[in-house]
Amino acid sequence: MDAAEGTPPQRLRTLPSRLTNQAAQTANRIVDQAFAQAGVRRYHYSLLATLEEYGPASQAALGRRTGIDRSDMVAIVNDLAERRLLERAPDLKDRRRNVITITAAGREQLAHLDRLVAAAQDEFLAALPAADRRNLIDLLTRVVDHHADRHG
Amino acid sequence: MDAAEGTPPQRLRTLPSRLTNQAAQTANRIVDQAFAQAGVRRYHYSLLATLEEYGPASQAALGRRTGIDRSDMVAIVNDLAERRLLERAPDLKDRRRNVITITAAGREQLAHLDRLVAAAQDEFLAALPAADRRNLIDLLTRVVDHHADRHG
DNA sequence: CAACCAATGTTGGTTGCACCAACGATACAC
DNA sequence: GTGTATCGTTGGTGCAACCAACATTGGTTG
Repeated sequence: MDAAEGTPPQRLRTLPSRLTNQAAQTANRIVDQAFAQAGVRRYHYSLLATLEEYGPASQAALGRRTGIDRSDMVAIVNDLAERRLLERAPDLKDRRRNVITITAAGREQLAHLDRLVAAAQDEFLAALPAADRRNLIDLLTRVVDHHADRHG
Repeated sequence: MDAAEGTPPQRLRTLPSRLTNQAAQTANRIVDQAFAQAGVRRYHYSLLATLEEYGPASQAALGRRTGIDRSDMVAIVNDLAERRLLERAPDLKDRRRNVITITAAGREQLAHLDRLVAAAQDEFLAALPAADRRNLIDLLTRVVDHHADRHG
């Protein structure tokens, strides 16, 4: 079995969109596996982190910050509410909304997930020394920010 | 409507795995849209490119080069065979296999797709000057290569 | 040569993510 | 007050990635 039998064509090997994709797949596999230990998914972490940094908010507002669709948010909030990591309460000022608030247990879980995430990033970027990692983050940030309007 | 209402939390904003993911989503949206003009998908391009660069091969071998699963390869080859962009013939030397060969029309289509892909990359990386693009490609290549064994 | 193991093409799934449409309820602007 | 917009919610869609199983064929080894 030729070891080079799996080499992709030149066209694909240096194609930025494909490289980004491959890297993302690897990253997701690593991060998902780390989170699986704690029985959570990526969006759980995103939601808890947003709640902790910005305080209580409506589901729609949380969706805007995390990039999670309103309709998907429902199930995620259900999920974390069942585990008592956050609380869902009707907003008395605006009865269309729910106010979502992180609990103490939620903060503890978040701290735990922070450690898992950090380890996962380290595994993901193991090939790069610190300076290159910062460089990569900078480049990706510029690319992402440039396409900031969600559906452009 | 606060313009900063969509700002993700700090934890997520610089998280390499998430940045990579966001960039990949953007790239995919742009590339998919470009390919849609030609009525093809990403894997069609991958397959045609592999065939052109490495010559005829079995479906399984093509799967190893492109990263496409054997089972998914079947439908893709069906698709491109119907459009006469490639030909599927039984391998007389090994009757388990099919030999897949790109046609002249396939090469023409590939050349067209090459142009679409190039334009899509340019749009994807519009925020970066050429030197930074090379830098990004280099960094991503190192990350991807480091995790080269598919399911590590 | 017989028995076993590996590879191939194929069918038929599953899962997760991103996304969209529609609806009733509520708030707001004119 | 009438229209417009937002919110939570339900119920979808499409796509990519992946897995299991099976019949056929090839290769290896006793």
